[in-house]
Amino acid sequence: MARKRSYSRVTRQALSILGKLIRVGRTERGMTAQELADRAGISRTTLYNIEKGAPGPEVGVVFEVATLVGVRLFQVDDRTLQMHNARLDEKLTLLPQSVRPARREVDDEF
Amino acid sequence: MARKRSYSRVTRQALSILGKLIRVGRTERGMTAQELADRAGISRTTLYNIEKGAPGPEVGVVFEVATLVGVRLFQVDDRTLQMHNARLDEKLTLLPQSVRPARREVDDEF
DNA sequence: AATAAATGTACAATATATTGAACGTTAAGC
DNA sequence: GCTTAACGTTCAATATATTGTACATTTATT
Repeated sequence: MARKRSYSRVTRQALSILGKLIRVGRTERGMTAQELADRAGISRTTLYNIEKGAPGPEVGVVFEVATLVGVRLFQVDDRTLQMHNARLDEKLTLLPQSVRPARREVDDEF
Repeated sequence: MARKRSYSRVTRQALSILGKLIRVGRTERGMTAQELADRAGISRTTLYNIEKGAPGPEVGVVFEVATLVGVRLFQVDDRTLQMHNARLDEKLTLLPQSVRPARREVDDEF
């Protein structure tokens, strides 16, 4: 019943940074929290949690908010995103569709 | 009652890419979906949605899964993340704590 | 080709995020 | 220094994500 999750330090750091980047972006653009929340179609409460770096909010919403204030996910523009996406599709076709656990890693024990 | 959100193309692209990066990372490490889900403390169903690029999953969970398979958020290591975080804190202290909407943007209409 | 495990996907039950309201606090601009 | 809007934060109600189960499909290996 209790879900209670734990997050690694890297994850918490990343969440914190993304939240701060959003806050900086918003402030630099002179938008109030309410304005940004409205544009993103969320409540000010949720935006508050996002800027605070909370782990709960939906990833899609967080990305959307980031985009709205000019924070670039993956540090690249739209066109480059498309390219990456296409390249990943290629890469995926080269990998096995399903993983057989017997693989004992690349770096085998000796 | 109906929440019904919309996401920009950039957001959808980013979600799709992140999902694929996770899938690639998992496959390259020879982990089954169930294994990764267990390590992340989530169900295989949720992992499935994450790899599919669905917008709904919690951002913290998505980041955690990404970290587990070696996908670096912001393309940097732990130490660099900390530095970025600290620098952002500085930057935040320089910005106004609250935004007054009358700011009419940096590029004013002359 | 046979086979067993991984994956894709749907669904009802349940845990949790989201929301709007509320209210005290802080700070921008006069 | 006043004023008042923005911000921080809590909370109950509600919408939605999560989970476990289940089953069909695909796929790696013998």
